[in-house]
Amino acid sequence: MTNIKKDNTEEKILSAAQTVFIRKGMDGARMQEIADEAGINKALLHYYFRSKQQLFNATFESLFSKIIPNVMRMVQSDQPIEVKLEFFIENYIDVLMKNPFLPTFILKEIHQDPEFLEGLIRSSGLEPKKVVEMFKNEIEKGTIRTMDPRDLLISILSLIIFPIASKPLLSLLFFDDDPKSYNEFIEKRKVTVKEFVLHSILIK
Amino acid sequence: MTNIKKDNTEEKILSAAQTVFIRKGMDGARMQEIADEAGINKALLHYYFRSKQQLFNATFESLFSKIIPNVMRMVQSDQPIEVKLEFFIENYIDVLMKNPFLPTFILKEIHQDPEFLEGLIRSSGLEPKKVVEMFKNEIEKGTIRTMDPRDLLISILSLIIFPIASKPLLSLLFFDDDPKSYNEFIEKRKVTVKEFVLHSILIK
DNA sequence: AAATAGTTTAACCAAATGGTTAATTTTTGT
DNA sequence: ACAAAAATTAACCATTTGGTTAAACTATTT
Repeated sequence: MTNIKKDNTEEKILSAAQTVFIRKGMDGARMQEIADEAGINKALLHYYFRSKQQLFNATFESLFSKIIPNVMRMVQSDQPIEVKLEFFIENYIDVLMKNPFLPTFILKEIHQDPEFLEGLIRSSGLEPKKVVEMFKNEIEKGTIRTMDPRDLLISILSLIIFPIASKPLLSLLFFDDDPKSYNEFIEKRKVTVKEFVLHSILIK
Repeated sequence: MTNIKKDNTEEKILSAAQTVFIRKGMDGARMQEIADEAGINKALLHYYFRSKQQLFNATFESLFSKIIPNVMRMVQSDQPIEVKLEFFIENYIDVLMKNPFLPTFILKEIHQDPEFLEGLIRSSGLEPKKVVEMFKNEIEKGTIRTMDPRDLLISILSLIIFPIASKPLLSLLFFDDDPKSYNEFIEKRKVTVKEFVLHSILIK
């Protein structure tokens, strides 16, 4: 084995960096705090990643890939739209609930540096055009009503992502700041969102 | 007139602080940058607002009140649900499009300090329970199908807010990074979202 | 017009922060 | 076992940053 120690430390750093960057954002995070979180000396951060910016980029890439659920295969299958939709929604809500701070973190940093995105998207295996294409086919088949397929996809993403991204606000406004109550709500949403969308688009 | 100068400077500071805080966030913003933006000496910031934290709080409160559209009167009117919905959606999209960076900014800072929210919400005139109540009434009247009214409200907010909060991402993914194309899309959304929601909830 | 109070500024300061260096320890190849 | 390479650390450093101070300037009061 070439370098068991190296990999280990690098992973520890990345994991610690994720924790701290998500909690504090790029500007709020401190290199010392990341080092403490990883249980190593601060100089090691620079030894492995040169600068804060590069550590952040590596962290961001790793985090970004996390919120891209592995659903492309399903999208391109020949299951009926109801099944695809259910799979997509449940899968995505699960991913986000395991990382509820991710959407806001990513949205924020994206606002600060939009250019950085392009490469990430290309290399992530994310193919929104394929999803749009799928909806277009359904419209042509006549299973769902006529509408801009981009609109439909964006609406579905909105219904999934926003309630999780705004957890602290919603929790306070509608769930008496009770985590259990909020989590139940999101869990139920897997069904609710599916029904909400299907009611809206299916031709009955 | 007691102090024409004082009011003027204070407003200049707050306006500059809004610009910089929205652009950079609490941690990324620099007092010197705010002073420059306002065209004054940095010490004046502390003269008027004591600390960065207090300046931020004042700024945040002012910004938060901006994204609370003035729709409570409409909600409590006896217009049919279609009209209320249309008014709410158009009004809210307009507010957000004038301040597209606000949702993300607020979401981010809220994650960092959820407790700060409670007082703000109370003093803002925002009454989500009243809106929830309205939907409950419609369900009882039988105009819309049975569902958790909180779910419905949160879904509507999602459909309005998320596509604007994630502007850079969507712009890149679906609109070739062309602002005009994206803006047209959002403008059309006023109708799209209304139809999407009505299709989903109305009993036909 | 002189005294007083309020506003604004330039010059400073201490603490924090990202980053570096040189020395030490650990691992690897022979 | 030993030398070379890699990994890790403690001690520093230069810069940045929020915040202060004392002096200057402006408006107000009497």
